[in-house]
Amino acid sequence: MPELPEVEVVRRGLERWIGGRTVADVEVLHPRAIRRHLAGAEDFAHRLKGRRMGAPMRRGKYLWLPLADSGTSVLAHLGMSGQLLVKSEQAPDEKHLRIRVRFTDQEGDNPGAAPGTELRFVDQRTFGGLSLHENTPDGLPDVIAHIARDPLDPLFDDEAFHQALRRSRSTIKRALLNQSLISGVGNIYADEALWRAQLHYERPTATFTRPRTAQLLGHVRDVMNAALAVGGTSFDSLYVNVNGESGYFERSLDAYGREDEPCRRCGTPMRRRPWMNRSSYFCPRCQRPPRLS
DNA sequence: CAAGGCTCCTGATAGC
DNA sequence: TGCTATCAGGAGCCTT
Repeated sequence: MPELPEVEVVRRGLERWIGGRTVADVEVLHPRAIRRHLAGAEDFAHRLKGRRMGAPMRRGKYLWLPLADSGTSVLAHLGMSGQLLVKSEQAPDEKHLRIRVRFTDQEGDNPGAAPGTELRFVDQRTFGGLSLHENTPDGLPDVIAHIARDPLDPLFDDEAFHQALRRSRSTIKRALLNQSLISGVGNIYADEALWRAQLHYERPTATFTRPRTAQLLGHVRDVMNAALAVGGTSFDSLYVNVNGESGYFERSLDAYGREDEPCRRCGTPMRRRPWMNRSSYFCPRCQRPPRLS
């Protein structure tokens, strides 16, 4: 399940292998993968053809490739199971290959790019996709203007986030997953940060003091940076790793997926609770539920 | 308008 | 063995 660290690993891989290359043609193999491109697959392919890819950007779990001299960007979201792979044109198609982008690799294109490779969007569960959008004056695809800056963005405003928590009548995990308050946090890193901060997922946001918010944000950043550090080992190959679930950071998880296993802090068996059509993992001793009002 | 619930999708796995 | 139920969950959209 790609969250901010996994998407950042992908962004770095794209920066190395795709940035600066010119699109030769695009093949859309599944309509759902471009459903956010309302004009359709043909339009998507047509508009990309002949365009040069700029440096890939990221905000939260979204990443985008600006198309040179067009004021537009290819926006990508990996959803649950999406992968952006740089593969040899000769490699056999993946079972869930949805979109293929080929490049011209002519003189003047990215010298670091590996010729003979193509970009593939592979997505088993089709929650993710690619689309093309106009950029806002900030260089952001217009459809993600509502996505907040992420906690690794130097311009993320800690104080504004704290004030938003104070104003809200929601609970902390909902707030962490609310991409218009803070982006890039998904179910896994939310549980990890809450475990580190020793906070129950249903603590009302209005009860947060400034130090408590600061501490939680610190843990969010720490766990994401730790994941990023480990994920950083795998992106110097032609494979742009997005496989966060089976990969490198799983063994470092302290909360997510650890039902009935001992809390790494106090030894109490960890619990799983159904929550918002998914699960929350927590330590019943370190992360006490808030008193009901 | 804010908050919370529903829904899209496929494959792995559990249970009968 | 083969069927069905359950679970995984990001985010747009809908309801309250």
